[in-house]
Amino acid sequence: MPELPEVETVRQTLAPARGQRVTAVWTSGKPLRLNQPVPAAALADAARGRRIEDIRRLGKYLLLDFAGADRSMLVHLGMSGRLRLMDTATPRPTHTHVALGLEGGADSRELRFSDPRRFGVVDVVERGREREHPALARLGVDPLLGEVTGALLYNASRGVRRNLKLFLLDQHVIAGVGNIYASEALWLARIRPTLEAHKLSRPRAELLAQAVREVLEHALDRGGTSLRDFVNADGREGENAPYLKVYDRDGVPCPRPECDRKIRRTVLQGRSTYHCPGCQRR
DNA sequence: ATCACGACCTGGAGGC
DNA sequence: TGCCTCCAGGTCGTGA
Repeated sequence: MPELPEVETVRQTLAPARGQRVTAVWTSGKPLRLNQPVPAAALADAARGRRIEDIRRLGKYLLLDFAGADRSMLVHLGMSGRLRLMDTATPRPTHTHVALGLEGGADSRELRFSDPRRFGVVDVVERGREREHPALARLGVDPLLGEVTGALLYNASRGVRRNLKLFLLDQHVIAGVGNIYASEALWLARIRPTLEAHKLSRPRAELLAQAVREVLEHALDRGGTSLRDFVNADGREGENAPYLKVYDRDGVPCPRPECDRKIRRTVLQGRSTYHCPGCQRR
């Protein structure tokens, strides 16, 4: 469900938790992605009694630092994961797997991680050595930090025979692009999703880099895209869905006024892909 | 090394 | 009502 703009939106809306002391750590005991159990003891060790000092993001991963702790909490939302700040009195959502009780007097709150499909990850990493964690070791560049450039895309795609859609989804190249924004960026750059990556010209690499940054920045400005599940830490949906140009728009006329074709849904590597056969011919 | 594929899970939507 | 199929913002292990 969440791609970079959604994860960053969650990070930003978690800001009120900063400075709050963790009073309790609860876990469901259910395993998450790859059947990995949440390391309950290590997490409690790192968090309990300490203030949340910072909430950081690396690609689609979030890191919670605790003041004075040498280990941080690592969270990936997978497809259906949510991180929410909720009143303790509100019943926990079904499929809640982690809850951090936060100090707060009468109106105490919990930071809750729920994930029906359990494709998410909750782990503990050594602070300052996050990049040694296998999930983070090979993450690529961050589009929201301006690190996605034409030169980078051009160089990274040399010798790559996969198509561009799959190339954009490779977290080892760009960390954060997912299935929605890959289609959106290719439409904006007028490039066919099936173009083999190594055939991307230098000028078109520049166009694509701009498109990736623009699509993600705009989505972030609108608090992310909510198609069915996504909500931020306050439980609010993102407002970007109406601005999507092609994703989930099979059969709808291409938004370019000069184009008279309809958006098409195809399946690439088992995943829905949307493009305009008119303006994305090359 | 690179790549395609299936697997991991639950739940919602739509067809009959 | 139910039962079936398909679909979903992601990633990883396998084997060619």
